[in-house]
Amino acid sequence: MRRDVFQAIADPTRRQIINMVAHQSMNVNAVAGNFDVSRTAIYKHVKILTECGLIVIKQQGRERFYEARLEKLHEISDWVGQYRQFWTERFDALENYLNQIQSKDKKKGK
Amino acid sequence: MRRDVFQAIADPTRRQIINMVAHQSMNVNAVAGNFDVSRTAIYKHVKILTECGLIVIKQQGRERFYEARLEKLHEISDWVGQYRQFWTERFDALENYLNQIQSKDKKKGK
DNA sequence: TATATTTGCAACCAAAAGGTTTCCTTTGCT
DNA sequence: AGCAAAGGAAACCTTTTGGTTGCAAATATA
Repeated sequence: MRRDVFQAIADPTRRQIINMVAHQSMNVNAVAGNFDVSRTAIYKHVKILTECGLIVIKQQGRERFYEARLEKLHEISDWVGQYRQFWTERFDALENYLNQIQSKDKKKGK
Repeated sequence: MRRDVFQAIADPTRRQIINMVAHQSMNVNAVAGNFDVSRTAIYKHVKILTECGLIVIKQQGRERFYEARLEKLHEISDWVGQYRQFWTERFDALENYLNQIQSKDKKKGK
């Protein structure tokens, strides 16, 4: 059973769960209330998120609150980061071009 | 058929393909040569990558070269970015704590 | 022209993913 | 004690995923 952060955030429902829990701790029912799927389905999504460390569970009486622990997202950030040049390069090129145009204009005294 | 960048990078083989193609354009056989799976399997992975715009195909004779177009990764970057505070906060807190200790020491003349 | 190379793609298969219903345990409340 | 609320998890089902083999089309080369 592959269980890494990349796979965890691949599902849109799980990304929504992360977003909800990041803003405030919630229990299963509260989370499930915002979706059309069953509590069990949400429970399984949360299980995946806890298994890869993006969420931790704090028990309080019969309730269990989900807390976001998003440090693990740095793995994603690092991976994407190594390719950042590939999509900033072209903007840099555009910027250089514009700067060039501008300095030419200055020379011409425009 | 869901076909978004999040899902595309969820598979480790596809991440490897991205990495290979990012460094230099390659054809299917060249890519497949680096994996234990069949050419067809790689072909399907590449298809997914092209369908979400991370790779484009340049035909040259009977060969087709895969070129990385990693701009789409900014979607991932943006999504992760909104949660960056959640894993930098604690380091900031630690830093503040250390600064506090240090200034106390200064007052004591240590 | 005949043959080898490169590739797309259909057909098929097993396993994983995402969902459901159902049942049980634990905890809170009256 | 007795009932309601919260939630873990088994059993099951359907679709998607990731893989295979096999074949056809297009291009290069002897």
